Amino acid sequence: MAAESRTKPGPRDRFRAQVRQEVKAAALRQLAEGGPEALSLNAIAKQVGMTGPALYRYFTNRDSLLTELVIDAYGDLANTLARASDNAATDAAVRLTAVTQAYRAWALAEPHRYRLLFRAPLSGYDAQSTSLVEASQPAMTVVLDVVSALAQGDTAVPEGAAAQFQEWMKRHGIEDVTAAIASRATILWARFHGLVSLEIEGNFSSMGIDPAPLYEAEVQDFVRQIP
Amino acid sequence: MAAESRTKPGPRDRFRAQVRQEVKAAALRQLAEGGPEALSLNAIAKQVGMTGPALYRYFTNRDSLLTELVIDAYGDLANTLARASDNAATDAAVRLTAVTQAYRAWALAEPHRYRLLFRAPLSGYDAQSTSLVEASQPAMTVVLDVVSALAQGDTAVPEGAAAQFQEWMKRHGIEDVTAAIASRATILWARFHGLVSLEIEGNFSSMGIDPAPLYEAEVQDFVRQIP
DNA sequence: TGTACATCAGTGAACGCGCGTTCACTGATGTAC
DNA sequence: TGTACATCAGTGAACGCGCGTTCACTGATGTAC
Repeated sequence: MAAESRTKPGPRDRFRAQVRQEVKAAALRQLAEGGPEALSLNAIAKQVGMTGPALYRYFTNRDSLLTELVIDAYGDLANTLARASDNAATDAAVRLTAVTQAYRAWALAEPHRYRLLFRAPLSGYDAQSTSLVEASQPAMTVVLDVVSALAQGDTAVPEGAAAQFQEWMKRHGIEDVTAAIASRATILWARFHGLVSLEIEGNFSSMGIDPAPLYEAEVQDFVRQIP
Repeated sequence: MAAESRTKPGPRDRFRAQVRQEVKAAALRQLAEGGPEALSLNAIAKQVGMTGPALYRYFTNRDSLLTELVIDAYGDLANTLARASDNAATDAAVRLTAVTQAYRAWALAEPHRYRLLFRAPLSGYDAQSTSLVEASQPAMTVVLDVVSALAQGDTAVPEGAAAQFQEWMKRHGIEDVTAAIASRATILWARFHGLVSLEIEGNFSSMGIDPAPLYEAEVQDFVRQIP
């Protein structure tokens, strides 16, 4: 319980960091095959070659491990989206397409992590704690940017929403974006979240339908709406 | 293990049916405060005033109780949507608004049941079994009908999707609806599912945003798209 | 209307299991002189 | 370069808990004659 560790990282710290990574990797592997309720400390420990109690050297408890996984996932998603945006041509519509495709691809590749982000995962787990809301910010920023680049004129903001979006942006230090854009971006996000979550839960495959064309149609539809 | 019960229902059957209802009600109450992983047979039994093993007189096991809850929820949702549609004025746009509002209201009133429908709830639980897919049909039919009433001309179907929707409709004996309409209805569904699931997981409230105007905007947007 | 019998709801004990977490301890590792 | 000491990773046993499910049994309820 040292107050802080202001000394430079020694070999022991490096080791710690590495084991922490391994534990998290094992946890993700476990999440991948069985919901978040299947995340068992004892099972994780076994996978890493330790006994259960040893994990408490690395994480204060189960919840904090989970929280860290969530934060990592947000970061990973944000990076993926940012990279997709950067690699795309400068044309705003192309960029938007790239970002939405990256979003879907990320979710399909790691549905368990996607669920971790957009579900209140366990009873008693506070998915809306401040640190988690903060962690979700970067990903949202990428979406805001790309929608912002797309918009030339200003669309109408749904009545009553403008002030709230303004407030929200101020609270997160987001400038150079209008409420109209924030609102559009949110709708975009909701639309893709809808498609993605139906897809990863198997609703489309149980209908025998490949949702890819629907994603495409939604992007085009969205672009067409922006003046 | 009698092969069937072709005798008319006696007083005992009535009693059975009633207890089954009580058990399910208790199960729902429990679901409402803690995810599906919190659904404990022993706890349910206690709430109904019995001991755990007694439940096996009424349900073959935990999974079958859960399945029944899912099927009930699909039925309830379908009824709610149908009633909303019937009670609305004949104008197609008004009807659509009524149905989408009913959809949202149902989900907000009983988020635990909504989750039951649109999540693969537990590891090892087959959410896409045939009986469940069948149970989801009536609700989808209401949406198809209202979208169908809205459409005068035919919109373009996303490439590649037409044949699959056709197939899907044939398999479920849905006629008098074009692939274009099925596709539009599916997109509508996905959009509202996106908004609803973000809302019930608290994502909007953590942003400090009332999503009601977004729902409205989405309905109007959708109506505007249909020729 | 009364008796004999079959049905079946519900109990309590038990099974085997896994969970998160604590605690006292061992033994290896890095650090300071 | 060598020794003494502090740090800390990891173990194994234990705690208390709850889970779904089975089993043999009791006692009440409905049914048939």
